[in-house]
Amino acid sequence: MKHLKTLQCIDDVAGSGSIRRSAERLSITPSALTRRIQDFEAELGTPVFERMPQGMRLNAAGELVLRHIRAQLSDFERLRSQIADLSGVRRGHVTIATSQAFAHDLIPYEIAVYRAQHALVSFSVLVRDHIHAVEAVAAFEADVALVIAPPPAPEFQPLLVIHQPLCALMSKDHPLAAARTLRLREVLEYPIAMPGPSLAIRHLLQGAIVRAALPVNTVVESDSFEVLRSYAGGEQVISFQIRAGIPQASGNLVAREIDHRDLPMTQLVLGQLRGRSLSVAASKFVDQIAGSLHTRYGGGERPD
Amino acid sequence: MKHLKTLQCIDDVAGSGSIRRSAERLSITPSALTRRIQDFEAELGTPVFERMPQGMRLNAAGELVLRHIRAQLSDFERLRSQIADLSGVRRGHVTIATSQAFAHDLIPYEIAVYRAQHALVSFSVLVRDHIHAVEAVAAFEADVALVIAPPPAPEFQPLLVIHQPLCALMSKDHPLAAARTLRLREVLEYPIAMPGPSLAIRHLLQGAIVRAALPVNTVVESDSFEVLRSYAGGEQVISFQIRAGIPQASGNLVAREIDHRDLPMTQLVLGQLRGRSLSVAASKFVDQIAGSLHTRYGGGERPD
DNA sequence: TGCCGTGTTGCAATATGGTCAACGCAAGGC
DNA sequence: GCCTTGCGTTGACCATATTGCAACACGGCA
Repeated sequence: MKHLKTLQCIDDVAGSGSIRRSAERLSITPSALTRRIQDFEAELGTPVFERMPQGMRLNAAGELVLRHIRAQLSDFERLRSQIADLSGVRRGHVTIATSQAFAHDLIPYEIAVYRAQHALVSFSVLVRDHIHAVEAVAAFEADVALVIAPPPAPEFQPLLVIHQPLCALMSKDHPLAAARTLRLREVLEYPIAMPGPSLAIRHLLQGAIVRAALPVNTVVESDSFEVLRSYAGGEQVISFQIRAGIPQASGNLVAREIDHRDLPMTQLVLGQLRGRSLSVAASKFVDQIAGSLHTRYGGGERPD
Repeated sequence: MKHLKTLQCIDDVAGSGSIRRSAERLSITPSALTRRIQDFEAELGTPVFERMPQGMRLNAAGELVLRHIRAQLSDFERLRSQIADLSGVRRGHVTIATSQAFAHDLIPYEIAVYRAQHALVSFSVLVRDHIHAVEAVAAFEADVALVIAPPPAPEFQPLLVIHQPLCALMSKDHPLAAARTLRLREVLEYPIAMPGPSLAIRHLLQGAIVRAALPVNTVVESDSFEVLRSYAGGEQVISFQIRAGIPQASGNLVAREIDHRDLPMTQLVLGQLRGRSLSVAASKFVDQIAGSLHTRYGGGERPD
C-alpha cells in the first residue's frame, strides 16, 4: 500500500540496521531510501535514527515510532480482513507462535479443522520457546501465541489458561506403563531423555528434581521433542511432555501422568498482545482452539 | 503528514459528502481528490464510497475504513505527543467533551491549573449533551468526556465515576435557603426554572416528579444553565444543578441538596473510548481531574 | 428542455520520487 | 601511515505519478 511504504521502509531499516541492506531487500537504491527517511524525520520534526559508522540504530523517539508503525501495519491487515469478511468471503492470514510441544499435533490439527471451513485463510506457524514466543507477539510478528508457562509480561494478555499435568512418555512395554499415575522417584529410577534447557518443561522438571533431591540418569538431552519421542519409543527410556502436547497417534508410546504432589500443574496459555484487536480470522481461530482445548481437557479459565 | 493525506481526504469527503466541497476545504481540485480516492479504492480492492447523484456516501466497507482512519490519525497524534514528551517539553493537545454543567466553572478551572504547569498543551472543549458527548468520544472527536449519567455504550469506558446529589439553586434570601437539605415537595411549592430536555438532569428530575406525582410550576425552561442560573438569582425561582456543576463564586446564589429519598444520586462519569490509548497530555489531564474531583467531593470509583 | 448540481476523464504542467555517480567519514588491515 | 572497505549522504539528471484545467456524462429539477 502506497501510504504505508515509508513506514515499511523504516520498519525494515530498523530491523536490518543498514540502509544499504534494506535498500536491496526493498529493491530500491540506498539514496532513495535515505531520502524517504530524511523526509519522514523532517515531517516529524525529530530524527528517528542514530547514524553510527556501522549503520542505523533507532533512537528513543524511533522506538516509539516503530511501535506505532507495527501497530499501524497490523491494524491495516485487520481492516482488510474485516472488509473481506463483509463480502462473505472469509479471507485472511493468521500468524501463531507456539511452543514446540504443540507443533507436532495440536496446531496442525487445529489449522486443518479451521481451513476445512475457511479455505481462504492462510497460516504462519512460528515455533519458539516460551520467551521468544511472547516476544514475537509483542513485536507484532505473531497474532497469538500458544505457550507453556509464559514468562510474566504486562504486554502479553492471556485469552485462555489451562492447567495440565506433565506426563512421562515411554514405550508400551516399559515396566512403568502398567501404572496410571507415577511418582517422580519411580520415574527417575529409569534412564531419562531430558528436554533441553530451552524447553519450558525442563525448568519445571529441574525444579521438582532439585526439590526431591533425586539423582537423574540422563542418557540423552535434546531441544527437540522429535528426538526425545524417538528415544522414548526406541530404547527403554522415559521422556516427558505436557498432556496437550502428546501425539494422538502415539505409535508404541504411552503417556502416564506424574503425580501432582511431585510436579505442580503446568500452565498452558493462549494469549495475544494486550490492547491489540485481532483480525476476524485470528479471533475465530482463537475461539476454535479455546473450544477444542476446553472440550478435550476440560475447564480452562478465560480471563477477559 | 504526507502518508496520512489520502486518509484525511477520505475522512473529509466522508464528512462533507461531496468531492467538490472537500476539494475546496483541502485546497486542491476535485479531479485530484477523485483520483486519490479512486487510487485508494483500487489498492484496497473495494469501493469505499457509493456514488450518488447528490454526492458521495460511505458504503459498509467505507464505514470500517473510516473508523480505521480516525484511529490512525488519533494514534499518530498520540505518537507525536509521546515524542514531544521525550524531549522534556510537555506538548500536546487535549479535546474534552463535557456536559454544560461543567462548562462554566469546573473545566475552565482544571484547564487553567493544568496549563499553569504545562503551558505548551492546548485544549478544545466541546460542550455537548450526554448523548452527543459520548458520540464525540466514539467518533474520535474528543479524547475524553466528562458527563452526567452517560447512556450505556460499550465503546465508552468510564475512567472515574462519582455519585453526586442534585442541588436546588436559589437566591440567598429565598425562604428555603435556611434549610440544609430539602425535600422535593418543599421545592416544588415554589416556581421552578426547569432544565431543558437536552440536559441530563431534566430526565432525573422528571422521573422523580412523576414518581412523587407532584404538580410543577415551571416559569421558565431553558437548555442553558446560564439562563437558569440568572433566573434563580434574579426572581425568587428555584433551579437545579449537580453538585460539581455549581459555580464556586455563586454571587447571591446558594445550593441546597435535595434529599436522596426523593432523587437518587447522579452519576458523574469521566470516560474515554474503550481500547484507545490516550496521549500523554490527555492522560495527565484525566489524572488531574480525577484527583481534583476526589479531594473535593470524596471517593469516586476508578474502574480498571 | 434548459439549468443546475454531481463525479469523472484527457491532456499538459508540475511535483515527487527514483537512479547513478561521487563524496565525506570512520573503522580495520597491513 | 596508508589503503581499503563499509557506512550514509549529496548533486545532477530522469521517469513517473500527481495535479490543475477544461470538457464531459449523468441525474434531479423546474
